[in-house]
Amino acid sequence: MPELPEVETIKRGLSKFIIKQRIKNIEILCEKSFVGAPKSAISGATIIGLRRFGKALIIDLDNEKSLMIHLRMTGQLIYDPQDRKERYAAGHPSENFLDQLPNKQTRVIIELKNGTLYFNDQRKFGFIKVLETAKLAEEPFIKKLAPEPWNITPEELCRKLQKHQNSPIKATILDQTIIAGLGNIYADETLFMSKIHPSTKSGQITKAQTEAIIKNARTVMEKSIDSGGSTLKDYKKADGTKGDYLDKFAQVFNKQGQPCPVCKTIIKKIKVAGRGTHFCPRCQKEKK
DNA sequence: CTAGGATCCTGTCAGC
DNA sequence: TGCTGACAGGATCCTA
Repeated sequence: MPELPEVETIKRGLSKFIIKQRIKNIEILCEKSFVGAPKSAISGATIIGLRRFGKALIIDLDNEKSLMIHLRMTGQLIYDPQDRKERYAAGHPSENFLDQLPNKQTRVIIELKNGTLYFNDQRKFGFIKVLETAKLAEEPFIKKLAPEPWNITPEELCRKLQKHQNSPIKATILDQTIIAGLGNIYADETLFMSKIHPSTKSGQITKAQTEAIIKNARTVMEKSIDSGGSTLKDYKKADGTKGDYLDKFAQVFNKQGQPCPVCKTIIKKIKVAGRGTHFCPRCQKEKK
């Protein structure tokens, strides 16, 4: 669920609150949500910085350890300051950003000096992993991670698309070892903007289309980051805006049955690479 | 090596 | 109402 823009939003937002705070205590409510080392490995350490690698968030500590957090489909990070005045919540959008915490989906509670950080995750696919800071680059997910759209060259992407010439383009751009950051929403939005049918074989993608994919992936994600991600951020704002950000932002995602914003043709939903895939049959013609 | 499907887990919704 | 299957903003593992 949370894709690159959401994780970037979390990184920026949380940084303001948790850097320089000491970890007082950790409560693990679900064993599989906290891995890599026992909680004693980070208890007492102080947070010194936050980084992001694709969809993975890194919290660096002052004891040579780092936490790698991957929210996968349904993860959320919610920070409650002690005064409870301004809750900062980001990740998988849901009504329960407003809940009392901890709730049924809370998996890990990290008590800081001036507040509490909750890791919520309905489906338990996400995790917090303790790593040696110096060994981050050896972590398989990070090691294999491709460049993000701002850093990848058309030549590199072209070469990888040819390598996976028989896979649908939607599947290849979702692959984090090919290009990093896109998830199901931004993949659909990127292909719509690029006027490419999601089932097109990657080997059929032209040089110009490859360039369009990179450019549009940047545009669509930058736009989302600028608006704070397709997620709710602030307790007070969340109250009024609920989850309608994605609806306003998306041109095709979850718009099946509605007219295409460009040509008014009805948006279709199909399955590609095992994922729900939304596209305009007229703007994104299938090449035979 | 690539391609595609199953899998991890909880919850919701449509259909009978 | 209760059951069933499909589906879900991700990534890995297994098989062919």
